[in-house]
Amino acid sequence: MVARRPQRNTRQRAVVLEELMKLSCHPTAVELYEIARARMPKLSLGTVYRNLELLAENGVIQKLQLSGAEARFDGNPERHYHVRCTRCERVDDVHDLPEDFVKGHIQSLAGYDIVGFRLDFRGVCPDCQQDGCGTDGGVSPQGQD
Amino acid sequence: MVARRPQRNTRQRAVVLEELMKLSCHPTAVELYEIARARMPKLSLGTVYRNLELLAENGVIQKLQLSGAEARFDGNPERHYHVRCTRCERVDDVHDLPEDFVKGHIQSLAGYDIVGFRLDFRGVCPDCQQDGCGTDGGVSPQGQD
DNA sequence: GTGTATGCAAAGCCTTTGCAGCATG
DNA sequence: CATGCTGCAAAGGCTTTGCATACAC
Repeated sequence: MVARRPQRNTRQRAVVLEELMKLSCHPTAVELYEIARARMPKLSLGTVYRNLELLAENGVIQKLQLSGAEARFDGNPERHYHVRCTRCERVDDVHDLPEDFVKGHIQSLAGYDIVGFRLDFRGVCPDCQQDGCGTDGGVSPQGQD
Repeated sequence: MVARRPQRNTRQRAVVLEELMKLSCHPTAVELYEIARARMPKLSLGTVYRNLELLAENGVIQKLQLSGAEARFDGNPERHYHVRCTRCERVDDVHDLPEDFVKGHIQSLAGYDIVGFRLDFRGVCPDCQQDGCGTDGGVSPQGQD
């Protein structure tokens, strides 16, 4: 996917991105909408969604689709992992991955009491490799989503 | 989470489970509904959702919330990982995890041309550990979701 | 000035839920 | 024969989209 670039630098897009960057947490679109609206009262939710989608496509931010209802957004486009609290649903970052986590011995991480993890791969299945059709165009090799 | 057990063995629940078990793929609730309806035309979508949820709670099946829109269901409750095709969205299982995948050198897996992976941990955050409130009740230590 | 992005509101999609009747144990 | 489960349909929550207007370039 050759990144579709924002065509114009609108104030809305700037505000959405800036507010996301300020946050260490990973807000949902609606949460970010509420925050950004403090600065720009006429901002509409549709615009927030459109911009978040666009920014994620361009790799400026990450769209996280952790298990659970809605998408969350992460202002840091670098590869890293996430921990989510099973109680309060909050999401934190994990930057250093223990080498031995595969063995399932992880007890704690980033202060969290670890309960489990989820690991999903992404790729092109054998059938689609044969088809050779290029619908994916080339997903980021680092793409987590 | 003390598993809430199905109270009654209804024909609907049996059909939903049986049809899911037959599949090697990981259908959405709606897909499974279509399949099951072939055997039980009056089956309703609401019932499918209710039963899938119930079966997942009991650990009989797995509810997968891979990135993307809807939930998918896996008749195999054992811990394993998943690969999703970036083109056709199909989901396959990964049972053997390469020890060195952390290094990011995985090129292929289960015939897939691997493009990336996603790893999310689950646990109780430091704040919630202090609170000591037991809202999580005890999530499965192996729980992927 | 041209065409993209916005605001607004309606619609879409997946999922959940209320309710009255049915069927399981 | 009590009550959990079902079918049906409506509602809910998050997200997307159509359209006329406003704004970036």
